[in-house]
Amino acid sequence: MGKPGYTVEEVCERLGVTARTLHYYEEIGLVGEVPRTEGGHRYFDEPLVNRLEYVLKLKELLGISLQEVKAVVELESRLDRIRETYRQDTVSDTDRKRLLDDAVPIFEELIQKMDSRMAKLQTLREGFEQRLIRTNTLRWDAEKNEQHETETGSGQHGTNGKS
Amino acid sequence: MGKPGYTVEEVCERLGVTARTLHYYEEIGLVGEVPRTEGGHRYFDEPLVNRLEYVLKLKELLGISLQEVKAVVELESRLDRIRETYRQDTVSDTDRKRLLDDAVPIFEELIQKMDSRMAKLQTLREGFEQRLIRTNTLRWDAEKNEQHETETGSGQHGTNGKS
DNA sequence: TGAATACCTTACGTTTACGTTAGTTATCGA
DNA sequence: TCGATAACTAACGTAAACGTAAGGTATTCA
Repeated sequence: MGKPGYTVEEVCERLGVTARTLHYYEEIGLVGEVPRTEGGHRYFDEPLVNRLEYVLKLKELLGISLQEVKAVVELESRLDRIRETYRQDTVSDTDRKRLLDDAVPIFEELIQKMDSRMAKLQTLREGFEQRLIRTNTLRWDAEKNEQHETETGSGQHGTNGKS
Repeated sequence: MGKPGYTVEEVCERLGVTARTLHYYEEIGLVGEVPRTEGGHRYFDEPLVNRLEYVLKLKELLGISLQEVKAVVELESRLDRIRETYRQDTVSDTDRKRLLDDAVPIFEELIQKMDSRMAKLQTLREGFEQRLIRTNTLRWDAEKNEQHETETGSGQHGTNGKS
Protein backbone atom coordinates (compact mmCIF):
# COMPACT_ATOMS: atom_id res chain seq x y z
CA MET A 1 0.00 0.00 0.00
CA GLY A 2 3.02 2.34 0.15
CA LYS A 3 2.69 5.34 2.42
CA PRO A 4 -0.20 7.51 1.27
CA GLY A 5 0.59 10.21 3.84
CA TYR A 6 -0.64 11.21 7.24
CA THR A 7 -4.15 10.54 8.43
CA VAL A 8 -6.37 13.22 9.86
CA GLU A 9 -5.77 11.96 13.34
CA GLU A 10 -2.02 12.12 12.96
CA VAL A 11 -2.09 15.65 11.65
CA CYS A 12 -4.38 16.76 14.46
CA GLU A 13 -2.05 15.20 16.98
CA ARG A 14 0.98 16.82 15.44
CA LEU A 15 -0.49 20.29 15.05
CA GLY A 16 -2.55 20.30 18.19
CA VAL A 17 -5.84 21.05 16.48
CA THR A 18 -9.09 19.19 15.91
CA ALA A 19 -10.36 17.64 12.70
CA ARG A 20 -12.94 20.39 12.48
CA THR A 21 -10.17 22.90 12.13
CA LEU A 22 -8.65 21.02 9.22
CA HIS A 23 -12.02 20.74 7.56
CA TYR A 24 -12.69 24.40 8.14
CA TYR A 25 -9.38 25.51 6.67
CA GLU A 26 -10.09 23.44 3.60
CA GLU A 27 -13.63 24.81 3.49
CA ILE A 28 -12.49 28.41 3.30
CA GLY A 29 -9.86 27.58 0.72
CA LEU A 30 -6.81 28.05 2.88
CA VAL A 31 -5.04 24.91 1.71
CA GLY A 32 -6.54 24.11 -1.66
CA GLU A 33 -7.74 20.64 -2.50
CA VAL A 34 -6.79 18.05 0.06
CA PRO A 35 -6.08 14.66 -1.58
CA ARG A 36 -8.44 11.77 -0.76
CA THR A 37 -8.34 8.02 -0.71
CA GLU A 38 -10.78 6.30 -3.05
CA GLY A 39 -13.05 5.91 -0.07
CA GLY A 40 -13.09 9.68 0.38
CA HIS A 41 -10.84 9.95 3.40
CA ARG A 42 -8.34 12.78 3.48
CA TYR A 43 -4.62 12.17 3.59
CA PHE A 44 -1.89 14.74 4.10
CA ASP A 45 1.63 14.69 2.73
CA GLU A 46 4.52 16.50 4.35
CA PRO A 47 4.30 19.76 2.35
CA LEU A 48 0.60 19.98 3.12
CA VAL A 49 1.19 19.52 6.81
CA ASN A 50 3.88 22.18 6.65
CA ARG A 51 1.48 24.51 4.95
CA LEU A 52 -1.07 23.96 7.69
CA GLU A 53 1.59 24.51 10.30
CA TYR A 54 2.59 27.73 8.59
CA VAL A 55 -0.99 28.94 8.51
CA LEU A 56 -1.35 28.33 12.22
CA LYS A 57 1.89 30.16 12.89
CA LEU A 58 0.86 33.19 10.87
CA LYS A 59 -2.47 33.30 12.60
CA GLU A 60 -1.05 33.08 16.07
CA LEU A 61 2.01 35.27 15.70
CA LEU A 62 0.58 38.03 13.58
CA GLY A 63 -2.82 38.00 15.19
CA ILE A 64 -4.56 38.29 11.85
CA SER A 65 -7.77 36.74 10.57
CA LEU A 66 -7.78 33.59 8.47
CA GLN A 67 -8.81 35.68 5.48
CA GLU A 68 -5.69 37.76 5.88
CA VAL A 69 -3.63 34.62 6.33
CA LYS A 70 -5.18 33.36 3.14
CA ALA A 71 -4.15 36.49 1.29
CA VAL A 72 -0.56 36.10 2.46
CA VAL A 73 -0.17 32.41 1.64
CA GLU A 74 -1.84 32.89 -1.72
CA LEU A 75 0.51 35.71 -2.53
CA GLU A 76 3.45 33.53 -1.59
CA SER A 77 2.13 30.70 -3.71
CA ARG A 78 1.82 32.98 -6.70
CA LEU A 79 5.35 34.21 -6.20
CA ASP A 80 6.60 30.66 -5.94
CA ARG A 81 4.87 29.80 -9.16
CA ILE A 82 6.50 32.78 -10.80
CA ARG A 83 9.92 31.66 -9.65
CA GLU A 84 9.30 28.15 -10.87
CA THR A 85 8.08 29.19 -14.27
CA TYR A 86 10.37 32.14 -14.60
CA ARG A 87 11.92 31.14 -17.86
CA GLN A 88 8.82 29.54 -19.24
CA ASP A 89 5.64 31.20 -20.30
CA THR A 90 2.65 30.65 -18.14
CA VAL A 91 2.10 34.32 -17.44
CA SER A 92 2.73 37.42 -19.46
CA ASP A 93 5.61 39.72 -18.57
CA THR A 94 3.30 42.53 -17.60
CA ASP A 95 1.25 40.30 -15.30
CA ARG A 96 4.42 38.99 -13.77
CA LYS A 97 5.74 42.49 -13.20
CA ARG A 98 2.47 43.73 -11.77
CA LEU A 99 2.39 40.88 -9.30
CA LEU A 100 5.96 41.54 -8.23
CA ASP A 101 5.27 45.25 -7.87
CA ASP A 102 2.21 44.54 -5.79
CA ALA A 103 3.96 42.01 -3.60
CA VAL A 104 6.83 44.18 -2.44
CA PRO A 105 4.88 46.76 -0.40
CA ILE A 106 2.83 43.97 1.16
CA PHE A 107 5.91 42.22 2.45
CA GLU A 108 7.42 45.51 3.52
CA GLU A 109 4.32 46.32 5.50
CA LEU A 110 4.30 42.88 7.09
CA ILE A 111 7.91 43.20 8.10
CA GLN A 112 7.31 46.64 9.55
CA LYS A 113 4.33 45.36 11.46
CA MET A 114 6.41 42.53 12.86
CA ASP A 115 9.23 44.85 13.84
CA SER A 116 6.90 47.19 15.64
CA ARG A 117 5.25 44.22 17.29
CA MET A 118 8.54 42.87 18.51
CA ALA A 119 9.61 46.23 19.85
CA LYS A 120 6.38 46.66 21.78
CA LEU A 121 6.60 43.12 23.05
CA GLN A 122 10.10 43.86 24.25
CA THR A 123 9.10 46.89 26.31
CA LEU A 124 6.11 45.03 27.66
CA ARG A 125 8.37 42.17 28.61
CA GLU A 126 10.70 44.51 30.43
CA GLY A 127 7.79 45.87 32.42
CA PHE A 128 6.79 42.39 33.47
CA GLU A 129 10.33 41.57 34.39
CA GLN A 130 10.59 44.61 36.62
CA ARG A 131 7.39 43.62 38.28
CA LEU A 132 8.62 40.09 38.76
CA ILE A 133 11.74 41.39 40.45
CA ARG A 134 9.76 43.69 42.71
CA THR A 135 7.35 40.90 43.54
CA ASN A 136 10.21 38.61 44.49
CA THR A 137 11.71 41.30 46.66
CA LEU A 138 8.44 41.67 48.50
CA ARG A 139 8.27 37.94 48.88
CA TRP A 140 11.70 37.70 50.40
CA ASP A 141 10.83 40.45 52.82
CA ALA A 142 7.69 38.60 53.81
CA GLU A 143 9.70 35.42 54.22
CA LYS A 144 12.26 37.10 56.43
CA ASN A 145 9.50 38.67 58.42
CA GLU A 146 7.76 35.35 58.81
CA GLN A 147 10.94 33.70 60.07
CA HIS A 148 11.40 36.54 62.51
CA GLU A 149 7.83 36.09 63.61
CA THR A 150 8.44 32.43 64.29
CA GLU A 151 11.58 33.20 66.23
CA THR A 152 10.14 35.97 68.39
CA GLY A 153 6.67 34.56 68.65
CA SER A 154 4.49 37.39 67.33
CA GLY A 155 6.46 40.03 65.43
CA GLN A 156 4.80 42.35 62.92
CA HIS A 157 6.01 44.56 60.11
CA GLY A 158 7.88 47.57 61.39
CA THR A 159 6.05 49.09 64.29
CA ASN A 160 2.49 48.40 63.23
CA GLY A 161 0.02 46.10 64.83
CA LYS A 162 -2.70 44.11 63.12
CA SER A 163 -6.49 43.89 63.31
CA MET B 1 -15.85 74.11 35.08
CA GLY B 2 -12.32 72.89 35.55
CA LYS B 3 -11.18 69.93 33.52
CA PRO B 4 -13.25 66.91 34.41
CA GLY B 5 -11.21 64.66 32.11
CA TYR B 6 -11.54 63.30 28.64
CA THR B 7 -14.86 62.71 26.98
CA VAL B 8 -15.81 59.42 25.38
CA GLU B 9 -15.17 60.81 21.95
CA GLU B 10 -11.70 61.99 22.86
CA VAL B 11 -10.73 58.64 24.30
CA CYS B 12 -12.06 56.81 21.27
CA GLU B 13 -10.09 59.11 19.04
CA ARG B 14 -6.94 58.64 21.03
CA LEU B 15 -7.15 54.87 21.38
CA GLY B 16 -8.63 54.15 18.00
CA VAL B 17 -11.66 52.31 19.30
CA THR B 18 -15.40 52.89 19.33
CA ALA B 19 -17.58 53.89 22.27
CA ARG B 20 -19.05 50.41 22.26
CA THR B 21 -15.65 49.01 23.08
CA LEU B 22 -15.27 51.30 26.08
CA HIS B 23 -18.77 50.37 27.26
CA TYR B 24 -18.02 46.71 26.77
CA TYR B 25 -14.78 46.82 28.71
CA GLU B 26 -16.57 48.50 31.55
CA GLU B 27 -19.39 45.97 31.27
CA ILE B 28 -17.09 43.00 31.75
CA GLY B 29 -15.31 44.69 34.62
CA LEU B 30 -12.02 45.34 32.92
CA VAL B 31 -11.64 48.89 34.17
CA GLY B 32 -13.76 49.13 37.27
CA GLU B 33 -16.21 51.96 37.78
CA VAL B 34 -15.87 54.72 35.24
CA PRO B 35 -16.61 58.14 36.81
CA ARG B 36 -19.65 60.04 35.55
CA THR B 37 -20.85 63.59 35.33
CA GLU B 38 -23.98 64.37 37.28
CA GLY B 39 -25.86 63.94 34.04
CA GLY B 40 -24.57 60.40 33.74
CA HIS B 41 -21.97 60.92 31.05
CA ARG B 42 -18.67 59.11 31.43
CA TYR B 43 -15.41 60.97 31.77
CA PHE B 44 -11.91 59.53 31.75
CA ASP B 45 -8.88 60.82 33.60
CA GLU B 46 -5.35 60.14 32.47
CA PRO B 47 -4.71 57.01 34.56
CA LEU B 48 -7.93 55.49 33.33
CA VAL B 49 -7.03 56.16 29.73
CA ASN B 50 -3.63 54.62 30.37
CA ARG B 51 -5.28 51.59 31.83
CA LEU B 52 -7.45 51.21 28.76
CA GLU B 53 -4.44 51.63 26.56
CA TYR B 54 -2.62 48.97 28.53
CA VAL B 55 -5.53 46.59 28.19
CA LEU B 56 -5.55 47.04 24.44
CA LYS B 57 -1.81 46.49 24.30
CA LEU B 58 -1.99 43.27 26.29
CA LYS B 59 -4.80 42.00 24.15
CA GLU B 60 -3.07 42.74 20.89
CA LEU B 61 0.48 41.78 21.75
CA LEU B 62 -0.18 38.67 23.76
CA GLY B 63 -3.13 37.54 21.72
CA ILE B 64 -5.09 36.61 24.82
CA SER B 65 -8.77 36.92 25.61
CA LEU B 66 -10.21 39.84 27.53
CA GLN B 67 -10.83 37.51 30.45
CA GLU B 68 -7.16 36.66 30.57
CA VAL B 69 -6.30 40.32 30.25
CA LYS B 70 -8.60 40.94 33.15
CA ALA B 71 -6.82 38.35 35.25
CA VAL B 72 -3.48 39.98 34.54
CA VAL B 73 -4.51 43.56 35.25
CA GLU B 74 -6.34 42.51 38.38
CA LEU B 75 -3.31 40.66 39.61
CA GLU B 76 -1.20 43.74 38.98
CA SER B 77 -3.69 45.91 40.80
CA ARG B 78 -3.60 43.64 43.82
CA LEU B 79 0.16 43.69 43.83
CA ASP B 80 0.15 47.47 43.59
CA ARG B 81 -2.19 47.63 46.54
CA ILE B 82 0.11 45.38 48.49
CA ARG B 83 3.06 47.62 47.76
CA GLU B 84 1.11 50.69 48.74
CA THR B 85 -0.14 49.26 52.00
CA TYR B 86 2.94 47.26 52.74
CA ARG B 87 3.57 48.70 56.16
CA GLN B 88 -0.07 49.10 57.03
CA ASP B 89 -2.59 46.44 57.72
CA THR B 90 -5.20 45.91 55.11
CA VAL B 91 -4.34 42.29 54.51
CA SER B 92 -2.96 39.59 56.73
CA ASP B 93 0.62 38.44 56.30
CA THR B 94 -0.43 35.01 55.13
CA ASP B 95 -2.80 36.43 52.51
CA ARG B 96 -0.08 38.77 51.38
CA LYS B 97 2.42 35.98 51.09
CA ARG B 98 0.01 33.68 49.30
CA LEU B 99 -0.71 36.35 46.73
CA LEU B 100 2.98 36.98 46.18
CA ASP B 101 3.68 33.28 45.85
CA ASP B 102 0.87 32.90 43.36
CA ALA B 103 1.93 35.91 41.35
CA VAL B 104 5.50 34.88 40.64
CA PRO B 105 4.85 31.82 38.45
CA ILE B 106 2.20 33.74 36.55
CA PHE B 107 4.64 36.45 35.62
CA GLU B 108 7.32 33.90 34.86
CA GLU B 109 4.99 32.11 32.50
CA LEU B 110 4.00 35.35 30.83
CA ILE B 111 7.61 36.30 30.30
CA GLN B 112 8.41 32.89 28.89
CA LYS B 113 5.48 33.11 26.56
CA MET B 114 6.63 36.49 25.37
CA ASP B 115 10.18 35.31 24.83
CA SER B 116 9.04 32.35 22.80
CA ARG B 117 6.72 34.59 20.86
CA MET B 118 9.47 37.03 20.06
CA ALA B 119 11.81 34.27 18.95
CA LYS B 120 9.21 32.79 16.62
CA LEU B 121 8.36 36.23 15.30
CA GLN B 122 12.02 36.78 14.60
CA THR B 123 12.41 33.66 12.47
CA LEU B 124 9.17 34.40 10.69
CA ARG B 125 10.41 37.88 10.00
CA GLU B 126 13.63 36.57 8.55
CA GLY B 127 11.67 34.36 6.20
CA PHE B 128 9.69 37.32 4.97
CA GLU B 129 12.82 39.34 4.52
CA GLN B 130 14.38 36.64 2.40
CA ARG B 131 11.30 36.53 0.31
CA LEU B 132 11.29 40.27 -0.06
CA ILE B 133 14.86 40.22 -1.27
CA ARG B 134 14.12 37.46 -3.76
CA THR B 135 11.05 39.27 -4.96
CA ASN B 136 13.02 42.43 -5.52
CA THR B 137 15.65 40.51 -7.43
CA LEU B 138 12.99 39.11 -9.71
CA ARG B 139 11.60 42.57 -10.13
CA TRP B 140 14.91 44.05 -11.16
CA ASP B 141 15.37 41.28 -13.65
CA ALA B 142 11.95 41.97 -15.08
CA GLU B 143 12.77 45.66 -15.23
CA LYS B 144 16.03 45.07 -17.04
CA ASN B 145 14.27 42.76 -19.42
CA GLU B 146 11.57 45.31 -20.05
CA GLN B 147 14.12 48.02 -20.82
CA HIS B 148 15.86 45.66 -23.16
CA GLU B 149 12.54 44.92 -24.75
CA THR B 150 11.95 48.62 -25.31
CA GLU B 151 15.41 49.07 -26.73
CA THR B 152 15.36 46.15 -29.08
CA GLY B 153 11.71 46.26 -29.85
CA SER B 154 10.52 42.77 -28.90
CA GLY B 155 12.98 40.90 -26.69
CA GLN B 156 11.93 38.01 -24.45
CA HIS B 157 13.42 36.19 -21.48
CA GLY B 158 16.47 34.20 -22.45
CA THR B 159 15.71 32.27 -25.59
CA ASN B 160 12.02 31.59 -24.99
CA GLY B 161 9.12 32.91 -26.98
CA LYS B 162 5.65 33.70 -25.71
CA SER B 163 2.10 32.65 -26.53
C1' DT C 1 -32.18 79.55 24.86
C1' DG C 2 -32.70 76.34 21.62
C1' DA C 3 -31.00 73.40 18.19
C1' DA C 4 -27.12 70.66 17.09
C1' DT C 5 -24.40 67.29 18.81
C1' DA C 6 -22.86 63.90 21.98
C1' DC C 7 -24.02 60.47 25.24
C1' DC C 8 -26.95 57.23 27.72
C1' DT C 9 -29.17 52.43 28.26
C1' DT C 10 -31.29 48.41 26.44
C1' DA C 11 -31.34 44.92 23.55
C1' DC C 12 -31.05 42.38 19.63
C1' DG C 13 -27.73 41.39 15.50
C1' DT C 14 -23.20 39.90 13.44
C1' DT C 15 -18.77 37.80 12.38
C1' DT C 16 -15.12 34.62 13.15
C1' DA C 17 -13.51 30.25 14.11
C1' DC C 18 -14.53 26.69 15.24
C1' DG C 19 -17.71 22.89 18.62
C1' DT C 20 -21.01 19.38 18.52
C1' DT C 21 -24.25 16.25 17.22
C1' DA C 22 -26.28 12.75 13.85
C1' DG C 23 -26.43 9.53 10.53
C1' DT C 24 -23.51 7.12 7.30
C1' DT C 25 -19.36 4.95 5.17
C1' DA C 26 -14.16 3.47 5.28
C1' DT C 27 -10.39 1.28 7.08
C1' DC C 28 -7.95 -1.66 10.04
C1' DG C 29 -6.73 -5.48 13.21
C1' DA C 30 -7.70 -10.04 14.93
C1' DT D 1 -14.77 -11.39 7.54
C1' DC D 2 -16.45 -8.79 10.98
C1' DG D 3 -16.49 -5.72 14.67
C1' DA D 4 -14.08 -1.81 16.52
C1' DT D 5 -12.39 2.53 15.20
C1' DA D 6 -11.87 6.38 12.48
C1' DA D 7 -13.54 9.51 8.88
C1' DC D 8 -17.08 11.64 6.08
C1' DT D 9 -20.81 15.20 5.20
C1' DA D 10 -24.37 18.20 6.60
C1' DA D 11 -26.19 21.10 9.61
C1' DC D 12 -27.16 23.47 13.60
C1' DG D 13 -24.92 25.56 18.00
C1' DT D 14 -21.76 28.73 20.47
C1' DA D 15 -18.45 32.02 22.75
C1' DA D 16 -16.05 36.22 22.25
C1' DA D 17 -16.00 40.86 21.02
C1' DC D 18 -18.04 43.92 19.59
C1' DG D 19 -21.87 46.40 15.81
C1' DT D 20 -26.06 48.67 15.36
C1' DA D 21 -30.55 50.59 16.01
C1' DA D 22 -34.03 52.79 18.95
C1' DG D 23 -35.73 55.91 22.05
C1' DG D 24 -34.49 59.15 25.36
C1' DT D 25 -31.40 62.68 28.16
C1' DA D 26 -27.00 65.93 28.51
C1' DT D 27 -23.96 69.34 26.85
C1' DT D 28 -22.42 72.76 24.12
C1' DC D 29 -22.33 76.77 21.37
C1' DA D 30 -24.05 80.40 18.43
